[in-house]
Amino acid sequence: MTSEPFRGPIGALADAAGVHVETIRFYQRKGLLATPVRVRGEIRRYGASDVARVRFVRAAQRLGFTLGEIAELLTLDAGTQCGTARGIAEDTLRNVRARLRDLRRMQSALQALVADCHATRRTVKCPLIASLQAPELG
Amino acid sequence: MTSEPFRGPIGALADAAGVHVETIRFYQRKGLLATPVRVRGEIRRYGASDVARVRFVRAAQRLGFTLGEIAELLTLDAGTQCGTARGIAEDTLRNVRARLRDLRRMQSALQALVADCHATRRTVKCPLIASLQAPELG
DNA sequence: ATAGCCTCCGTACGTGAGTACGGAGTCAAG
DNA sequence: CTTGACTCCGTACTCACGTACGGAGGCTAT
Repeated sequence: MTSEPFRGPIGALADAAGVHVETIRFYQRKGLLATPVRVRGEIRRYGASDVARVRFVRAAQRLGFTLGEIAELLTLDAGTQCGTARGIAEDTLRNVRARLRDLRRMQSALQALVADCHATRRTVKCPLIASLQAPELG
Repeated sequence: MTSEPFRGPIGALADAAGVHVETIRFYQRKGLLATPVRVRGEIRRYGASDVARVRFVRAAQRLGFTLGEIAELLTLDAGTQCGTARGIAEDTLRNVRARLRDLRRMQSALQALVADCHATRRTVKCPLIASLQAPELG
């Protein structure tokens, strides 16, 4: 049922996370992912948490976060002093809410466009630009 | 009340849209923004719709769209044949919905973290990574 | 024990999205 | 009618995020 927890070398990690080996190494250089120690000169082995971490990085990138911001978010997951954590979390929350608002507006505009298209089947025009111009709500 | 509709040269446009002059030119090269004609060798003038367009580009970028994707979205706003428009709109809608789902999950996780912080005021740990690992809902 | 694939590590190259620079032209104020 | 700020246009540079390459070493199936 549940796939047995992952364990393997870098190539297998890359496959499991859906990225290239070079990307894993790049994330390691950037401090987004730990580089496991080599036991007696053997090849490094990775675990399920590494897969989750890489997947998280990709998902967060899709949401418009930079690798720098993602590094910060990862410290929240790892556990941090409340003071620091709250600051980061509250900033990010504001950020996330603003994006949610804009995405919802875009969703409405696109839905309207598709509906229109079903109705007229000629040339349609979509007030997409306008959808993101609404004033800040204070 | 309503600020009179914008009209001015590139520098004023840049200020109004909150970007640098070079960025305006860059968008023009990429076809995201029209370059107004020069009347009798005079300086080019821009209007309110240019401001809206540039603002839209910035907002869409924050949502994780690339300039290429944004160029496509701009054709929807300009008006396109239904066939093409529906295709783009439906793809983008799927995309937008996936982002909304992930952003909502992230929002919950961050809210929980902040609440936790108020409660304990020590070291907190936030299941942020886990929040984006939930399986696709089919 | 060797062929074939993998890891390791470093450096170099590529793409997207701007930024900076510099000489020539434009324009409004003094 | 000159000075200073701004526009125009082209080229070059920068930064983030990877991708590609290449030699040396590790692992394993035949």
